[in-house]
Amino acid sequence: MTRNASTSPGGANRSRVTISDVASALDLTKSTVSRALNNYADISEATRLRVVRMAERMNYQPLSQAQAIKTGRTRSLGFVLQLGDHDAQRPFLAEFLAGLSEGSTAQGYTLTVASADNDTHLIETFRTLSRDRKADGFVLPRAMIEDPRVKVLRDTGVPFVLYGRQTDPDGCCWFDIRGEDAMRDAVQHLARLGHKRIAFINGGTIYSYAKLRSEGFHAGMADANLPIDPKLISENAVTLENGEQAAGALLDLARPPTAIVCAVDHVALGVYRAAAARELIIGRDISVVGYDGIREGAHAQPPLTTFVVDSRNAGVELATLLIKRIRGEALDTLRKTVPAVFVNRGSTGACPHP
Amino acid sequence: MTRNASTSPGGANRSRVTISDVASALDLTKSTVSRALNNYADISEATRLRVVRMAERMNYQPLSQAQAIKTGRTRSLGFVLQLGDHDAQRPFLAEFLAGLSEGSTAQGYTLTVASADNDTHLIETFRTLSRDRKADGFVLPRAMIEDPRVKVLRDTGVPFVLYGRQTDPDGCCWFDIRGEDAMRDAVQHLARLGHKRIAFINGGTIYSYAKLRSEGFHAGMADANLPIDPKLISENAVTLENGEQAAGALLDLARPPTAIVCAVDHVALGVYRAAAARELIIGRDISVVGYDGIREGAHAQPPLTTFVVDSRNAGVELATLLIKRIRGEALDTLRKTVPAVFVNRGSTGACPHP
DNA sequence: GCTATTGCCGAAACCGGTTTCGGAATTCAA
DNA sequence: TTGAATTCCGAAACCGGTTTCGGCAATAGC
Repeated sequence: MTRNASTSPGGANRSRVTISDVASALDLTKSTVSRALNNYADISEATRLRVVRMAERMNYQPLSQAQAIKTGRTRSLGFVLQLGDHDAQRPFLAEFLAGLSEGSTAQGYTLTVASADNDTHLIETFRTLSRDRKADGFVLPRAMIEDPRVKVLRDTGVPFVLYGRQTDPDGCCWFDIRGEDAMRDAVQHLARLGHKRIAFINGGTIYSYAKLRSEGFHAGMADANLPIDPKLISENAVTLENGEQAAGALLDLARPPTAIVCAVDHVALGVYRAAAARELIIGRDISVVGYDGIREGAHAQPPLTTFVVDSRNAGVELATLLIKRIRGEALDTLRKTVPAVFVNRGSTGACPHP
Repeated sequence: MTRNASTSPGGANRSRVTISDVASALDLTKSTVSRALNNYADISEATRLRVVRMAERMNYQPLSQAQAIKTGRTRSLGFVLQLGDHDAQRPFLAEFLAGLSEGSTAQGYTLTVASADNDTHLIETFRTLSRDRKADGFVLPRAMIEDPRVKVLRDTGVPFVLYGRQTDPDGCCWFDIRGEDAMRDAVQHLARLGHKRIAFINGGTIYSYAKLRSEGFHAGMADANLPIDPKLISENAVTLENGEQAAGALLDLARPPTAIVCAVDHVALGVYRAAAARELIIGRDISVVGYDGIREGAHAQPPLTTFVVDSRNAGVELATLLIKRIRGEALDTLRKTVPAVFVNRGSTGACPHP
């Protein structure tokens, strides 16, 4: 109850050069130095340069906490882990976080990570984090078609960027990988190999990527002049088990597909299982193509033909976009998509029934 | 060049209740409120309670940045991703981070994640992060036998906790899972099944866990009165490929082992590969036990007998310890180890040559 | 009953920045 | 040459806290 102040001087006044140090070194006041460093118009170019040079020379870094209490911004990006999420995405997460922090630090920002176990807690976390100025903005992984996070943040005016796209672009900016193009290319690849009965196992229906990939699959089928058999369309599969089950159903049809396009690699690996159980050889009896580029795919037998996405890079891009957004750049310049890269390995082959 | 101040009022004065609000609501000065909330001795118990209650009622939260500029502490824990690390640990990382942020937020702390691509950059990151008060302390994953991070942080007096142990406990506190006990138990388990020629494939030699697990293996062999055959000891294997190679060498010996203890699950899966290549059935011709509890192990054929570690919980524990450490609790009360839990699945069986 | 403590709180300085305001020096217009 | 408009910087207030210092009232000591 009598635990007074700090027990140790611990790291407090460890020789930070302050704005006053810079000011007195130049025989100016700290207000002038501050304005010079923040590009105020009422500072002459000459002294602005003097100040900037001296700050550089003295290795002066403004203490972001001190700035924050006046400006409200603390140069940090927020990311909230959603604990309830299925673990299938966990491997990406590490890469993704690495990219985020890399992109942040590159611009002098820091990354604040919090966690929430459900949706209401999630929204609450956004609120407290920005109220307490622990984050100037947020990056939201896995855009959903109806995204509650977007609603809240858009209304409160807190900057955010999406990994994934949004139908209503109002207030949104994003980075995304064009999964729809990948799905279309997958169909094209299979059609060239002579496949006609091509099945599609889509991912989680609540996510916007699923909608896009479905569109891509349909576009590819249309391009190849192939009819869509509704029996060959499955959805909402994200795990290996989901994939095994969906593929089992497909393979047990009276007229089974000769190729299966999966929106998610883990699902493709489930197809491997279902095929093995039916003594079908992947790449000969049945062709499979995935999407994501997980490591296990490369090590599977045969190695999985897929589209690899660079999660690390996505993190870097999103951090960069968010910082621009926080600095007030125009929204419509802050939307970017890139293609996934096709990796043709061993899980596809010529159609067995030409 | 004329980019003045903030483009938007964005989130600055969004209705925060300040210490002055609380003070005037009670007709006190903010200095009194501050001291009351920080348990200063010169505040009467009566007013202390009044203040605490009112603060509670008004939902007052001190702005950590404002506190930081005076106290030097900002209620945030630091974690630095080491990018160069082999990816084998990536799956844990996500769980681990989830635990860290969970443990942090539970105590009103926040988690700051940065990244570094090499050792010098890593040390530099520690420095800037604590200099700029982005972190009050650090959690260091994967303790090494000679750990440069420990050296630096110990010398500079920055609080830190280790995931893993240290021979020289000076200035260190940690949380760890007793891998040595697991290795000993693994040997015991195999010995009971009649195995005598038991091999050991250890993990990365620079890490302290490897030393401990080796000791545990030796202890187990001693307990079972089994001799150590140096030919059956392999080390520095962390990936599936490492494991495949090491196991291949073991299995090709004139007198191969009948069981293999692996310090790391990925390596155990490599043993599966090597066994399959030699048409040996896991659990019958050769027994394998792993350590870590990775998901792939549960799905392997046969499911891998292993010791599962709860990375999430480790994160929670470490965050808790670090916060205590920052608050100045005695070091020797801040060291904790727990056992891994044995999961007996299908990869071990009776010795084929009794 | 008077002084010396002690308990308790207010006043004010401070932390490291930002921002408003005002005024001196210079330039411009007449 | 003078008045007005600019240019540029210092002074001071402020942000939301913490901490030092000093003083008043109540208690204790004699």
